[in-house]
Amino acid sequence: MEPGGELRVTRQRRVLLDELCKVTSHPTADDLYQMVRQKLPRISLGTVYRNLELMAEQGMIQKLEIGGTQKRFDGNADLHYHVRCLNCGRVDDLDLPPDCRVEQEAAQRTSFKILRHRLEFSGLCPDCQNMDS
Amino acid sequence: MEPGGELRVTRQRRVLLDELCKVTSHPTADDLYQMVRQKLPRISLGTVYRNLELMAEQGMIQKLEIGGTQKRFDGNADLHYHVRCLNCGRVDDLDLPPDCRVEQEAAQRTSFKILRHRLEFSGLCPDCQNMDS
DNA sequence: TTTGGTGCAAAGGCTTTGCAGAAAG
DNA sequence: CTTTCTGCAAAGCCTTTGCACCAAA
Repeated sequence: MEPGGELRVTRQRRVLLDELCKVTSHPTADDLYQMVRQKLPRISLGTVYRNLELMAEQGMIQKLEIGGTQKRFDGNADLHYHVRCLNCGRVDDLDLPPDCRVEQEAAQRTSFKILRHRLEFSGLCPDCQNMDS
Repeated sequence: MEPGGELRVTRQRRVLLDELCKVTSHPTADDLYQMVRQKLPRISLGTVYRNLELMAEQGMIQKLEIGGTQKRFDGNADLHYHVRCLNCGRVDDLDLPPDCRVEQEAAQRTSFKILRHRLEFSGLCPDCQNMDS
Protein backbone atom coordinates (compact mmCIF):
# COMPACT_ATOMS: atom_id res chain seq x y z
CA MET A 1 0.00 0.00 0.00
CA GLU A 2 2.15 2.82 -1.30
CA PRO A 3 1.22 6.45 -0.87
CA GLY A 4 -0.38 8.09 -3.90
CA GLY A 5 -2.28 6.41 -6.73
CA GLU A 6 -0.90 3.50 -8.74
CA LEU A 7 1.42 4.22 -11.60
CA ARG A 8 1.14 2.48 -14.93
CA VAL A 9 4.12 0.48 -16.06
CA THR A 10 5.40 2.24 -19.13
CA ARG A 11 8.55 1.52 -21.02
CA GLN A 12 9.92 4.90 -20.00
CA ARG A 13 9.42 4.16 -16.31
CA ARG A 14 10.86 0.69 -16.53
CA VAL A 15 14.03 1.83 -18.24
CA LEU A 16 14.41 4.87 -16.00
CA LEU A 17 14.14 2.82 -12.84
CA ASP A 18 16.47 0.15 -14.25
CA GLU A 19 19.15 2.67 -15.06
CA LEU A 20 18.86 4.41 -11.71
CA CYS A 21 19.13 1.16 -9.78
CA LYS A 22 22.06 0.04 -11.85
CA VAL A 23 24.36 2.86 -10.78
CA THR A 24 25.69 4.09 -7.46
CA SER A 25 26.48 7.57 -8.68
CA HIS A 26 23.44 9.52 -7.48
CA PRO A 27 22.75 11.00 -10.91
CA THR A 28 20.95 14.25 -11.66
CA ALA A 29 17.81 14.31 -13.80
CA ASP A 30 19.90 15.25 -16.78
CA ASP A 31 22.43 12.49 -16.15
CA LEU A 32 19.55 10.03 -16.19
CA TYR A 33 18.13 11.58 -19.33
CA GLN A 34 21.44 10.91 -21.09
CA MET A 35 21.59 7.37 -19.77
CA VAL A 36 18.03 6.48 -20.70
CA ARG A 37 18.37 8.07 -24.10
CA GLN A 38 20.73 5.28 -25.12
CA LYS A 39 17.79 2.90 -24.93
CA LEU A 40 14.88 5.20 -25.66
CA PRO A 41 16.17 7.89 -28.00
CA ARG A 42 12.83 9.66 -28.18
CA ILE A 43 12.23 10.10 -24.47
CA SER A 44 11.90 13.69 -23.34
CA LEU A 45 13.53 15.43 -20.44
CA GLY A 46 10.09 16.41 -19.15
CA THR A 47 9.16 12.75 -18.87
CA VAL A 48 12.30 12.07 -16.90
CA TYR A 49 11.53 14.85 -14.44
CA ARG A 50 7.88 13.86 -14.11
CA ASN A 51 8.66 10.23 -13.47
CA LEU A 52 11.48 10.81 -11.04
CA GLU A 53 9.14 13.02 -9.07
CA LEU A 54 6.36 10.43 -9.10
CA MET A 55 8.58 7.51 -8.22
CA ALA A 56 10.04 9.48 -5.35
CA GLU A 57 6.52 10.24 -4.08
CA GLN A 58 5.75 6.53 -4.17
CA GLY A 59 8.87 5.82 -2.18
CA MET A 60 10.33 3.68 -4.97
CA ILE A 61 13.39 5.91 -5.18
CA GLN A 62 14.78 8.80 -3.20
CA LYS A 63 15.11 12.42 -4.22
CA LEU A 64 18.21 13.78 -2.54
CA GLU A 65 18.23 17.40 -1.52
CA ILE A 66 21.95 17.61 -1.20
CA GLY A 67 23.97 20.78 -1.46
CA GLY A 68 24.65 22.04 -4.94
CA THR A 69 22.23 23.38 -7.49
CA GLN A 70 20.83 20.26 -9.07
CA LYS A 71 18.78 17.62 -7.33
CA ARG A 72 20.10 14.08 -7.39
CA PHE A 73 18.36 10.73 -7.28
CA ASP A 74 19.10 7.48 -5.51
CA GLY A 75 17.74 4.06 -6.40
CA ASN A 76 18.16 3.07 -2.77
CA ALA A 77 15.14 4.46 -0.93
CA ASP A 78 16.35 3.51 2.55
CA LEU A 79 17.75 6.08 4.95
CA HIS A 80 21.49 6.38 4.58
CA TYR A 81 24.06 9.14 4.60
CA HIS A 82 26.17 10.75 1.91
CA VAL A 83 29.49 12.51 1.30
CA ARG A 84 29.78 15.16 -1.36
CA CYS A 85 32.93 16.51 -2.96
CA LEU A 86 33.09 20.29 -2.68
CA ASN A 87 35.27 20.46 -5.76
CA CYS A 88 33.68 18.17 -8.36
CA GLY A 89 30.25 17.45 -6.88
CA ARG A 90 30.67 13.68 -6.73
CA VAL A 91 28.35 12.07 -4.19
CA ASP A 92 29.11 8.74 -2.52
CA ASP A 93 27.16 6.68 -0.03
CA LEU A 94 28.61 6.56 3.42
CA ASP A 95 28.75 3.32 5.29
CA LEU A 96 27.79 4.89 8.59
CA PRO A 97 24.84 3.36 10.45
CA PRO A 98 21.84 5.73 10.47
CA ASP A 99 21.23 7.02 13.95
CA CYS A 100 17.52 7.29 14.57
CA ARG A 101 17.84 8.43 18.14
CA VAL A 102 18.88 11.88 17.04
CA GLU A 103 15.32 12.44 15.91
CA GLN A 104 14.12 11.88 19.44
CA GLU A 105 16.77 14.17 20.82
CA ALA A 106 15.82 16.81 18.32
CA ALA A 107 12.13 16.37 19.09
CA GLN A 108 12.78 17.20 22.74
CA ARG A 109 14.34 20.51 21.80
CA THR A 110 11.80 21.89 19.37
CA SER A 111 8.08 22.22 18.94
CA PHE A 112 8.28 20.82 15.43
CA LYS A 113 6.96 17.33 14.80
CA ILE A 114 10.09 15.63 13.48
CA LEU A 115 9.51 13.30 10.55
CA ARG A 116 12.96 12.67 9.17
CA HIS A 117 16.57 13.75 9.24
CA ARG A 118 19.51 13.97 6.93
CA LEU A 119 23.21 13.92 7.66
CA GLU A 120 25.53 15.03 4.93
CA PHE A 121 29.28 15.26 4.92
CA SER A 122 31.31 17.27 2.49
CA GLY A 123 34.96 17.49 1.67
CA LEU A 124 37.27 16.34 -1.08
CA CYS A 125 37.01 13.11 -2.98
CA PRO A 126 40.17 11.05 -3.58
CA ASP A 127 40.58 12.46 -7.09
CA CYS A 128 40.28 16.08 -6.01
CA GLN A 129 42.68 15.66 -3.09
CA ASN A 130 45.47 14.92 -5.57
CA MET A 131 44.92 17.93 -7.78
CA ASP A 132 46.20 20.94 -5.87
CA SER A 133 43.03 23.02 -6.09
CA MET B 1 43.00 36.55 8.44
CA GLU B 2 39.90 35.75 6.49
CA PRO B 3 39.93 33.81 3.28
CA GLY B 4 39.67 35.85 0.08
CA GLY B 5 40.52 39.51 -0.45
CA GLU B 6 39.25 42.34 1.72
CA LEU B 7 35.83 43.73 1.05
CA ARG B 8 35.11 47.42 1.03
CA VAL B 9 32.60 48.67 3.54
CA THR B 10 29.70 49.94 1.50
CA ARG B 11 26.36 51.10 2.73
CA GLN B 12 24.73 48.16 0.97
CA ARG B 13 26.90 45.64 2.79
CA ARG B 14 26.47 47.28 6.14
CA VAL B 15 22.70 47.33 5.93
CA LEU B 16 22.52 43.83 4.48
CA LEU B 17 24.63 42.34 7.26
CA ASP B 18 22.70 44.33 9.88
CA GLU B 19 19.39 43.03 8.68
CA LEU B 20 20.57 39.45 8.42
CA CYS B 21 22.02 39.48 11.92
CA LYS B 22 18.89 41.06 13.32
CA VAL B 23 16.61 38.16 12.44
CA THR B 24 16.52 34.48 13.30
CA SER B 25 14.41 33.47 10.34
CA HIS B 26 17.05 32.22 7.88
CA PRO B 27 15.82 34.44 5.07
CA THR B 28 16.21 33.80 1.35
CA ALA B 29 18.02 36.29 -0.88
CA ASP B 30 14.71 37.74 -1.89
CA ASP B 31 13.50 38.03 1.70
CA LEU B 32 16.63 40.04 2.44
CA TYR B 33 16.12 42.16 -0.64
CA GLN B 34 12.69 43.12 0.65
CA MET B 35 14.04 43.85 4.12
CA VAL B 36 16.96 45.95 2.94
CA ARG B 37 14.81 47.84 0.50
CA GLN B 38 13.06 49.52 3.41
CA LYS B 39 16.32 51.33 4.17
CA LEU B 40 17.94 51.44 0.73
CA PRO B 41 15.11 51.66 -1.78
CA ARG B 42 17.46 51.73 -4.76
CA ILE B 43 19.44 48.59 -3.95
CA SER B 44 19.28 45.89 -6.59
CA LEU B 45 18.62 42.20 -6.19
CA GLY B 46 21.90 41.49 -7.97
CA THR B 47 23.79 43.37 -5.31
CA VAL B 48 22.07 41.35 -2.64
CA TYR B 49 23.05 38.07 -4.28
CA ARG B 50 26.61 39.19 -4.93
CA ASN B 51 27.17 40.36 -1.40
CA LEU B 52 25.60 37.38 0.30
CA GLU B 53 27.89 35.18 -1.76
CA LEU B 54 30.97 37.23 -0.87
CA MET B 55 30.16 37.48 2.81
CA ALA B 56 29.60 33.75 2.95
CA GLU B 57 32.99 33.17 1.30
CA GLN B 58 34.60 35.36 3.94
CA GLY B 59 32.92 33.35 6.65
CA MET B 60 31.02 36.38 7.94
CA ILE B 61 27.71 34.65 7.37
CA GLN B 62 26.56 31.21 6.39
CA LYS B 63 24.91 30.09 3.18
CA LEU B 64 22.56 27.26 4.05
CA GLU B 65 22.05 24.56 1.48
CA ILE B 66 18.91 23.26 3.04
CA GLY B 67 16.23 21.31 1.26
CA GLY B 68 13.84 23.35 -0.82
CA THR B 69 14.50 25.35 -3.93
CA GLN B 70 15.88 28.59 -2.59
CA LYS B 71 19.07 29.03 -0.66
CA ARG B 72 18.83 30.59 2.76
CA PHE B 73 21.23 32.67 4.79
CA ASP B 74 22.18 32.73 8.43
CA GLY B 75 23.88 35.56 10.29
CA ASN B 76 25.31 33.00 12.68
CA ALA B 77 28.33 31.51 10.98
CA ASP B 78 28.97 28.88 13.63
CA LEU B 79 28.10 25.24 13.08
CA HIS B 80 24.62 24.45 14.29
CA TYR B 81 21.69 22.37 13.14
CA HIS B 82 18.31 23.23 11.68
CA VAL B 83 14.72 21.99 11.41
CA ARG B 84 12.67 22.73 8.34
CA CYS B 85 8.91 22.57 7.96
CA LEU B 86 7.95 20.36 5.05
CA ASN B 87 4.72 22.27 4.65
CA CYS B 88 5.57 25.96 4.84
CA GLY B 89 9.35 25.96 4.55
CA ARG B 90 10.01 27.67 7.86
CA VAL B 91 13.51 27.01 9.17
CA ASP B 92 14.40 27.15 12.86
CA ASP B 93 17.67 26.68 14.67
CA LEU B 94 17.88 23.55 16.72
CA ASP B 95 19.37 23.66 20.17
CA LEU B 96 21.21 20.38 19.74
CA PRO B 97 24.95 20.39 20.47
CA PRO B 98 26.95 19.88 17.28
CA ASP B 99 28.64 16.51 17.31
CA CYS B 100 32.06 16.80 15.75
CA ARG B 101 33.02 13.21 16.34
CA VAL B 102 30.77 12.07 13.53
CA GLU B 103 33.25 13.61 11.12
CA GLN B 104 35.95 11.33 12.45
CA GLU B 105 33.67 8.33 12.23
CA ALA B 106 32.77 9.24 8.69
CA ALA B 107 36.41 9.77 7.79
CA GLN B 108 37.20 6.21 8.79
CA ARG B 109 34.62 4.89 6.37
CA THR B 110 35.44 6.80 3.22
CA SER B 111 38.41 7.92 1.22
CA PHE B 112 37.09 11.46 1.09
CA LYS B 113 38.83 14.11 3.14
CA ILE B 114 35.98 15.28 5.36
CA LEU B 115 35.82 19.04 5.88
CA ARG B 116 32.38 19.62 7.32
CA HIS B 117 29.02 18.07 7.99
CA ARG B 118 25.43 19.12 8.17
CA LEU B 119 22.53 17.61 10.05
CA GLU B 120 19.07 18.70 9.07
CA PHE B 121 15.75 17.66 10.47
CA SER B 122 12.43 18.11 8.76
CA GLY B 123 8.87 17.76 9.82
CA LEU B 124 5.97 20.03 10.68
CA CYS B 125 6.20 23.33 12.47
CA PRO B 126 3.73 24.11 15.27
CA ASP B 127 1.53 26.15 12.95
CA CYS B 128 1.32 23.49 10.27
CA GLN B 129 0.57 20.71 12.76
CA ASN B 130 -2.71 22.45 13.60
CA MET B 131 -3.93 22.88 10.07
CA ASP B 132 -4.97 19.45 8.84
CA SER B 133 -2.79 19.40 5.73
C1' DT C 1 -12.77 2.60 -24.33
C1' DT C 2 -11.09 4.98 -20.58
C1' DT C 3 -7.55 6.98 -18.13
C1' DG C 4 -3.21 8.25 -17.55
C1' DG C 5 1.40 9.02 -19.93
C1' DT C 6 4.38 11.09 -23.44
C1' DG C 7 6.93 14.38 -26.52
C1' DC C 8 7.45 18.88 -27.59
C1' DA C 9 8.10 23.46 -26.77
C1' DA C 10 7.19 27.25 -24.08
C1' DA C 11 7.14 29.29 -19.63
C1' DG C 12 8.72 29.75 -14.76
C1' DG C 13 11.60 30.57 -10.74
C1' DC C 14 15.86 31.57 -8.87
C1' DT C 15 20.48 33.15 -9.64
C1' DT C 16 24.31 35.00 -12.26
C1' DT C 17 26.53 38.31 -15.25
C1' DG C 18 28.06 42.27 -18.59
C1' DC C 19 28.37 46.84 -18.60
C1' DA C 20 28.64 51.86 -17.73
C1' DG C 21 28.47 54.95 -14.11
C1' DA C 22 29.28 55.71 -8.87
C1' DA C 23 31.72 55.33 -4.65
C1' DA C 24 35.39 53.70 -1.40
C1' DG C 25 40.07 53.96 -0.13
C1' DC D 1 43.29 58.42 -8.96
C1' DT D 2 42.62 53.63 -8.85
C1' DT D 3 40.04 49.82 -7.84
C1' DT D 4 36.04 47.86 -6.45
C1' DC D 5 31.09 48.09 -6.17
C1' DT D 6 26.45 49.14 -7.81
C1' DG D 7 22.04 49.32 -10.52
C1' DC D 8 20.03 47.75 -14.37
C1' DA D 9 18.66 44.54 -17.55
C1' DA D 10 19.58 40.58 -19.99
C1' DA D 11 20.92 35.95 -19.94
C1' DG D 12 21.44 31.31 -17.78
C1' DC D 13 20.32 27.14 -15.66
C1' DC D 14 17.35 23.82 -13.91
C1' DT D 15 12.68 22.46 -13.58
C1' DT D 16 7.75 22.60 -14.46
C1' DT D 17 3.71 22.80 -17.40
C1' DG D 18 0.01 23.06 -21.31
C1' DC D 19 -1.44 20.63 -24.94
C1' DA D 20 -2.44 17.31 -28.55
C1' DC D 21 -1.40 12.69 -29.52
C1' DC D 22 -0.40 7.90 -27.78
C1' DA D 23 -0.55 3.71 -25.03
C1' DA D 24 -1.62 0.82 -20.92
C1' DA D 25 -5.19 -1.62 -18.78
